[in-house]
Amino acid sequence: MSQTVDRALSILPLLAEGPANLEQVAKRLGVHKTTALRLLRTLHEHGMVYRQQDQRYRLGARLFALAQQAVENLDVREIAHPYLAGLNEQCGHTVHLAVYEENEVVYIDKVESRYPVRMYSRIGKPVAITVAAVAKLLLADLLEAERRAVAERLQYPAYTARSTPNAAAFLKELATVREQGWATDLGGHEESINCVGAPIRGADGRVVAACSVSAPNVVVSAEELLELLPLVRRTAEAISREYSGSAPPAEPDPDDK
Amino acid sequence: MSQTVDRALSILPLLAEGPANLEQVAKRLGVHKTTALRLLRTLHEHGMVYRQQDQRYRLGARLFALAQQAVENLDVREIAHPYLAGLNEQCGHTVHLAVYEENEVVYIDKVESRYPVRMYSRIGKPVAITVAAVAKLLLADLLEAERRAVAERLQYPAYTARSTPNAAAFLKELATVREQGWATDLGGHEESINCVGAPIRGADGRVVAACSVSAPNVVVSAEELLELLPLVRRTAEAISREYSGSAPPAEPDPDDK
DNA sequence: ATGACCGTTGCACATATTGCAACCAAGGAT
DNA sequence: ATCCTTGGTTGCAATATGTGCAACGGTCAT
Repeated sequence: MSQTVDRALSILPLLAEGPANLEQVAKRLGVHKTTALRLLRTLHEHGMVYRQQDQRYRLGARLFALAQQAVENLDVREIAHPYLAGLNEQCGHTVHLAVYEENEVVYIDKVESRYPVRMYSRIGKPVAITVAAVAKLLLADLLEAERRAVAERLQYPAYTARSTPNAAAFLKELATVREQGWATDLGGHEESINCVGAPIRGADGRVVAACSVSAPNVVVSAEELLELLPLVRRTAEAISREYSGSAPPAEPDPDDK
Repeated sequence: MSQTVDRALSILPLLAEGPANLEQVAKRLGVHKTTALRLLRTLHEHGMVYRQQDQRYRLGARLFALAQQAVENLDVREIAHPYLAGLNEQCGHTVHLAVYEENEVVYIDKVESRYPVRMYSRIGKPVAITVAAVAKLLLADLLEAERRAVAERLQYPAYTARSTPNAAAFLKELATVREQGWATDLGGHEESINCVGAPIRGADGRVVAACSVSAPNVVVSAEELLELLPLVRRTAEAISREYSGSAPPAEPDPDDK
């Protein structure tokens, strides 16, 4: 690995905590001021960091551009979107799409009652990986070894009384999810919110994404929500078929630009 | 500047266009495969790129995290938000907040009829810098020399018949904006959308951000929208006062978490 | 099976990076 | 006003670091 690049990239999360001046950066990197200066200059040239009036550095606007383009180029998302919109149309509840990537689960799309939010507002924030239905689906498909490793490594915050308490319970839940091909989150993250989700598979059968429907208790009970399961699964399967190329892109969706 | 880091960072926008394999990256960078490999590995270690099953690289999830944190750390945004929400409350239209940063204008907050969208969906996309009200406000405050330089450098796309046609017209418009202390965009970007905006200033009087109210023709005419101007300006001034520390944080806002 | 195509590894060379020391500029304290 | 501290910037020599080459190895298609 490249030491120089490694150091330069280490600056970014450091600045993410808040603005810092040259000396602070140098100290935290464990390098000479000169070195930090050159790295920061290079980052600056690429718009990754910005220098404010007080000479301190903070993250730059280019990051937005990249993040934006990155999310737009996720082809699962593009394929899935009309289906998710349809699902939302039929059940009226919030629909999520998420992917797994190296120890993180991120939402990459969301359709709410009225507004499709392309850049999900919680993107990047830690998803409740130990309880979310989509997280269970994505992790359940990992190889045995990796799944265990990830499960051991995780923290298990007790969001509610029904949150997954520890690695053992989580692995057991994942086994169930893997077995049945769908997952739920019944009040595991927020006491009053329930979700049901299903996996989206690529041509090789591996899970590439997961979608879910969420609704608060006060609107529909957990039992009623579970009645949506067939619909959710059918939607996920339809997306899977198109994604893996084994199906025509469905009937054109009028409100898809 | 650091050559290695420079090359590594050049990979990111390249991948933003879509997934690419090692050879393509190497070719477009103009370096040997080996070199590209090491750079990509380093980027990968930092989560900036992700390697999909087909071995091609694409942008990684860490970028989302960084972009998210970057926007959260903008203190203008934090201070302004409750005011913007209040403004939206009173007029019912979409409210935007934007900042200028090295030739780019980016939205950093948005409040819509019902949903506050923290991570604006268009963040990163080229803002219509030559016509948007907020852009005019931000550019109008640049130093004479820089303003001219930027104006000359820009492209002037004719979004509509009322778009700013060229640098001369733009500079003239900026002078007016600077003079009057507020700005409009009357159908300059989208034929049917009008905006009015006002500047937010720091303790030194320099413009640090700009906010605007947008509404379609069909809901309110341009004339009616202009009647909101005093409200918009008052809001911007209130934000300015708090931001520059010369005012107490206003009355506590109940729906601000 | 054979060949083409890509990604990967080890290595020798030299280039790009590093830390030092000295130089500035700004701001506070004396 | 002057000194002193703090923090950023520049030039330079030493060498650690990154580079390209060439050879290897896996995968897929013919």
